[in-house]
Amino acid sequence: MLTLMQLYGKLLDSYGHQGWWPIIGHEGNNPTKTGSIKGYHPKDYSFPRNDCERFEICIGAILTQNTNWANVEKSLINLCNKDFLSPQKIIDNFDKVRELIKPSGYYNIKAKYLLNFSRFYFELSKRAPARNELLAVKGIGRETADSILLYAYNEPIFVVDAYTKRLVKGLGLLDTEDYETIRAYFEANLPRSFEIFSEFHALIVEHAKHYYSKKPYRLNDFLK
DNA sequence: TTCCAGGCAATAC
DNA sequence: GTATTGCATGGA
Repeated sequence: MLTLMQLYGKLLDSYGHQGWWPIIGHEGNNPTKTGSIKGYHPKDYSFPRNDCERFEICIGAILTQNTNWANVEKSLINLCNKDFLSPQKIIDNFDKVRELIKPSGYYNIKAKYLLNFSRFYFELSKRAPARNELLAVKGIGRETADSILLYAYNEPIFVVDAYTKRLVKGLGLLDTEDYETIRAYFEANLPRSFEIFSEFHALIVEHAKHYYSKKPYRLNDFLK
């Protein structure tokens, strides 16, 4: 039976370091990414480097809900060009923000989500949020909360997404779709390391884009 | 043209 | 707790 560390090693050998979470404006370069997608920073775990980047990660985590990252990037660039990547600017310019985030879809509800989160973030005043505090914000569900804790605050929380659920089922690791059960499984069987958790989740997404996207899913027994 | 994308909340049972 | 539905743009 494959251990999770062995699975992690195989994914890392196959796809290399992913450099998540992408930061727009950062001149990153990842050979596994193509086109206009930028902002990845392989082997550099020093992010976020400031409060602006931390907030950008949080906003991106909300905008990418059920949405391709290339579309999210367009919205983030729109916001960045207007210097709107701060909680105060989003609070003060709701209608403009709503227009600027159209490329990433669901723009009416996501604009409200960004407003809700911005108010919450402003009230935090630099303090790190607790998981249950994040979950109390309308628009922040479990995956978004955990993405924020992991990538914006470097806390060792394992992020579970739709791809992770397909992978654990496909490899026969677990027979459940339950978010907390899957998260507990990864967290209990891996070193409690922010670097490993962030890299592992990114690798699962990269792998699943190749094998667990369009049905029927492709065989990936080389991981077993 | 159809399908898919790094979910979430509301609702119904 | 599980199942269903609306939310929307843009690329393959």
